[in-house]
Amino acid sequence: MTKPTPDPRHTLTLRDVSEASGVSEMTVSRVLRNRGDVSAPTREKVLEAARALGYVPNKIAGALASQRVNLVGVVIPSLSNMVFPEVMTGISEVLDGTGLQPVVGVTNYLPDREESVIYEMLSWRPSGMIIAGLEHSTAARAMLGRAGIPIVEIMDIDGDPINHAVGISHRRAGRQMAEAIIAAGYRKIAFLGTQMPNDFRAKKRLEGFEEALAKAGLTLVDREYYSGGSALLKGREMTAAVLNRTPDVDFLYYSNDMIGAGGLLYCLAQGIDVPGRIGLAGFNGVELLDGLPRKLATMDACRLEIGKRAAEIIAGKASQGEKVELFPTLQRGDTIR
Amino acid sequence: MTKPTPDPRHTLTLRDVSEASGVSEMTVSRVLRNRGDVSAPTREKVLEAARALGYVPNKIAGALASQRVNLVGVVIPSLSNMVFPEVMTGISEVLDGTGLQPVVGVTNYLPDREESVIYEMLSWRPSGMIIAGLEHSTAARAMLGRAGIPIVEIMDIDGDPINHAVGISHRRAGRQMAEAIIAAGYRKIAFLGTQMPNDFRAKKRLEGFEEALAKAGLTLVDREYYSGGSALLKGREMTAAVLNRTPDVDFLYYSNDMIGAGGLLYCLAQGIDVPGRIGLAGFNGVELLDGLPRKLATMDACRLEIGKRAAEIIAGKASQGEKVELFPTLQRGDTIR
DNA sequence: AAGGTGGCTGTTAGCGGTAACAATAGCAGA
DNA sequence: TCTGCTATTGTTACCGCTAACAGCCACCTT
Repeated sequence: MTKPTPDPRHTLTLRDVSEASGVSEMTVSRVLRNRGDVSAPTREKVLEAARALGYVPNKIAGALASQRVNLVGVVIPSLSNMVFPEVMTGISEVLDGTGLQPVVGVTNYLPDREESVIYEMLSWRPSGMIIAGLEHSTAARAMLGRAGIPIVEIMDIDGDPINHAVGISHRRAGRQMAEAIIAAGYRKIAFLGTQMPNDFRAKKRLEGFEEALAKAGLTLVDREYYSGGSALLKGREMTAAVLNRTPDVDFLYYSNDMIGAGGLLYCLAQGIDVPGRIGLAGFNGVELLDGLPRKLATMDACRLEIGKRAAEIIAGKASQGEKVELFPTLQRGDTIR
Repeated sequence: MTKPTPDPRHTLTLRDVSEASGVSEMTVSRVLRNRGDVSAPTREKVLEAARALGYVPNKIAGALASQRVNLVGVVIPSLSNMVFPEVMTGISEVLDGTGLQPVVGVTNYLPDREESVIYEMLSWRPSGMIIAGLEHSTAARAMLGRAGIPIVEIMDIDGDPINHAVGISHRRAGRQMAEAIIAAGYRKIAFLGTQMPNDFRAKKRLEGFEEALAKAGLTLVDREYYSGGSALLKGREMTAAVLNRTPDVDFLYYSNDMIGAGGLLYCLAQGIDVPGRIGLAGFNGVELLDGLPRKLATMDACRLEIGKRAAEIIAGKASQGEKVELFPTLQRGDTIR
């Protein structure tokens, strides 16, 4: 029994496996891809040789030859806010069976970076792209439109998709929340959220929110923005600032659950009567909230479902229309009276 | 002025740009990669043609021809626990200037999945790989060892790296925490953590922790495990369970900050004197803790730094030795007396 | 016995780029 | 004017794999 002595300088190719097993490269290729007919004994020989050598196929060459790439580009703004990981889960779940593989790119909410991430991804000729949001640079839209692959824009449907869109209407979500708040009798409502030059979805929620307020003859009594840092801490700080500046405020609407949770903890620590004296609401429905002393009112963003639907479109499992709208449910929690 | 009429069926190649600009494919290639000498007017012509057509280079072909791939595989167990996003930040920061691009793969703590993610990644012939942990299947280790590219195993250094390792000693971290707890006078210490068939780092921390307890003649008075679900909520539940089962416990050591935070909120809600009656500590130093009513004792895992160092090794910016050990600092917070 | 037929394996010709080298032109110096 | 050199551009030969098709052989069929 000779020890397999792989030349350490030379990376293995089909030819090595072919020589080791005494068949043609083509046959090796067929065995390794499970395609076409190969007799059982040949298959065995090849597989053993490949295993013994430790051969790892070169997908670059394979992709070039077959004009097929089993990659799906996923472009998202951030990994650290607990919302996209869940989308990824949905995507992976669906893609898992299909031989397709997600490849993640992060843009940090920077349009330039988004453009270059998209460019980079497209240059690998993926089978499809999933991209957060409907707002992209002209160049990015053009590239995507010309790529000749399915493009699914996710999270948001308030706008014109390049190809397909799967998401919720953030404008409507904002409106709905405002209506619920007003119906509960709150009147002095403040907004606390991200400084959002490029968080278009947060912006749309706020637009919808203010729209509904206006319809009821109300306007925001205060607003406070932040950027960067620990969202939970920022939530505390902003809440303190607002309560200090506008003592008679009776509702705090947060642009996301994390700062909302910070605000909730702050109010509880201050002994403020929630939701009697002040009501609170966030957005996203992150599972973090389940562990809070009191459950923050929120609206889930259908993240898992969005991921799944998007992946299904890419995988061709669904002949969806252009827009797939999902409907978030309002979870009143314990912070709206 | 004729409108550029890109055949919508046909994806563009260098040849299209070459024909549109009247130079050879090679020259176009040179312009687009900024390599070799090309006269200014030619460069202009080519760039304009490429832009007008909306040409996106095919990296697959480029990579095959040049035997160079600007990708770095990053294999991590999870995206949703707030620890890896920060590692990714460190990696991106360093890689950004180098032309290298990270590609993330997620294993969900499943060894089989890790193996297949590694296989898949290697088949794209990346320039390097960064992988969480030192424990991998034999096959995975073999593949990585033979790949002929720099392999950096991160987070942990208690073991034998394939190539390079950048991380902290979790055993030592556990020991240190135990020593601090004992020194503070706590004696009835319980552990609460993940059901960790494959979270080797949590396991090592616990080992180190118990080792130090043993040296002081102590053993854990209770332990509680969980898996899945909202970590914050699980922290509450587990804490309740332990306090109920072992009323005289005086310290709760959590395997991560998230469940620790849940425990802290629970204790505070119960009006328990922290850190007088009961002390608490977690692990990781996630920024989430900054927003809590009281600061949980923890140990930062040097995540950003680990990401940076690993990327530097891959980028060849550092001729680091085999192991790079970083030293976490104990943050006592407000939950150790 | 000639002519299928199906199962298996091999051959050929690229896929779309790039490395390496060849070719050409323009120009200075001898 | 001729040589030598530099700056620029083109040509050729792959990179490692797969689609498409060709070939071969055993086994039927009629």
